[in-house]
Amino acid sequence: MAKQSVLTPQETDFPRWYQDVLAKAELAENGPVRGTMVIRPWGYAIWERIQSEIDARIKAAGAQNAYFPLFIPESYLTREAEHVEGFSPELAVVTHAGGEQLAEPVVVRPTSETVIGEYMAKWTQSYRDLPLLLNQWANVVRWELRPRLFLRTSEFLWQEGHTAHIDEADAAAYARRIHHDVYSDFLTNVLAMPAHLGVKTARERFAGATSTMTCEGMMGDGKALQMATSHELGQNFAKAFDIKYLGDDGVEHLCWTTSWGASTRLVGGLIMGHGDDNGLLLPPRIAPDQVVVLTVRDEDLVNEAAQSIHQGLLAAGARANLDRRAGSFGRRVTDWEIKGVPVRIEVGPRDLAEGRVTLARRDTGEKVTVAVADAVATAVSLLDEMQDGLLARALDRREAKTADVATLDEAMEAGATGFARLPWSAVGPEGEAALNAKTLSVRCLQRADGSIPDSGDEDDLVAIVARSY
RNA sequence: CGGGAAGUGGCGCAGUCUGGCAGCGCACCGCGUUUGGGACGCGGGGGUCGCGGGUUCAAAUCCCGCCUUCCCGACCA
Repeated sequence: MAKQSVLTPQETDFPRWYQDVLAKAELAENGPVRGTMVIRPWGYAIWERIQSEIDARIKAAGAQNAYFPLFIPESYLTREAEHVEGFSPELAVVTHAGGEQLAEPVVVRPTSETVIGEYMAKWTQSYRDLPLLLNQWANVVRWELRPRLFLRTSEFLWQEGHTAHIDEADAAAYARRIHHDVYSDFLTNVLAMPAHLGVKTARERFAGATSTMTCEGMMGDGKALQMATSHELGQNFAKAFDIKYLGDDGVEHLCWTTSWGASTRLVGGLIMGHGDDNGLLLPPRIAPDQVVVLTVRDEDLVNEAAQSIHQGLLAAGARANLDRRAGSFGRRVTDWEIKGVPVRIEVGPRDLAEGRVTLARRDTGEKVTVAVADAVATAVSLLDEMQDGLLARALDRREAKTADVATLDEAMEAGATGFARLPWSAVGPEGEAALNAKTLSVRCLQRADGSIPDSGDEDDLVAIVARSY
């Protein structure tokens, strides 16, 4: 039986490939209401891994988790609108409840700056209460016009961090800390998706932010995906919600706030960042199952060996799964390949007669045959190797598909298939509008060495230009 | 919200032009043979043909309206 492909090849139709992977890897499907998403167990397991990795980093950065309500009084958003320009939310509004029309409509949160701001105002009385570092894991709703599973759904899951600080410098420093120590570190060391870091242009900035930092990931088709953002909000929200404190000078001051978030969109980014024609490809550190042990035949010796290897993997701290399902071997192999499990151990009577088993890695497809006694150690070392290899591969591809150019015209050409990097001075706000007209955008501004500038006003910045999701 | 395509068992599709018994492949269930890269045989179950009107003896098929999905845009607190 020959190996056969079960997905639309990426080259043929990338969006179709993405849809195929979602379906065949059993990640997610559409909900009954337009734009909503049902996340299936395998997709949710990936999200749970993302959550736990990000959550640990957020806590290490000193923020605490809390939870605020789903419903927000409509008045909060109008109050915000008075202070924040560019306010144009796609809101879901509840006008009836309990069989009656509500006196004041209630908004389903599109993000929680407003409610959290209201409570921050209560909790920050003294400079001793600052900084106030909060995070919540929640769902939010934005009535998007063009939903796509994981990438942009009407309801999505995310974490949103909200902090209040004593001064602008402290707020700026904390937003940067989150951006580097939480998002960039997670993307690089767990997802193996090194992103272009930088600040958004005024045009692309979050409404209400004085500065927005972004992690722009590169997808398999050369388009960009904003994978996480951190905002400095200045005193805009502090003004709207009266977030003040009494300083050691005995005078009342407005706080400086930040917010930062990453969402289930990351799952979409993971799919399109590493996936290939065989399906999803999960870096070992994010894979819900890192190793799957497959029995080739349902025979006692085979089952015993497979079980023992499975136990050995668990004892070694690997996330391992044992697949003893009936059905053809080829079908089961393909299933796990599509789901992206990094390492597969095939336990069959033929190898076993020689005291051996076969290991296959998902990234290169290579197979090695090793002594049964070495199976666990080999698998564990393969996981490390793959994690490093995927990061290196992603970095190579990012650089290969990022073209250094000098002019706007060249950027438009290079941006059609990948990223273009050029002096921001060669673009400017007018150039940016011209790019937008060609379905391209300035994804971020960064320093020549790729680091994040203190602001978009620094001299000698470079612009990363691309198409985006 | 504009432009394009499409909605027919779980999935992919044919049938629609030219109205006349709702079909095919995969998946699913049972039995048997299989199992080292999506196995095979035999026997089964499952569909108000997206929704609502209309025309007709008769509608998946023709007419009107609406909804949804996918792609390309616009939008993207």
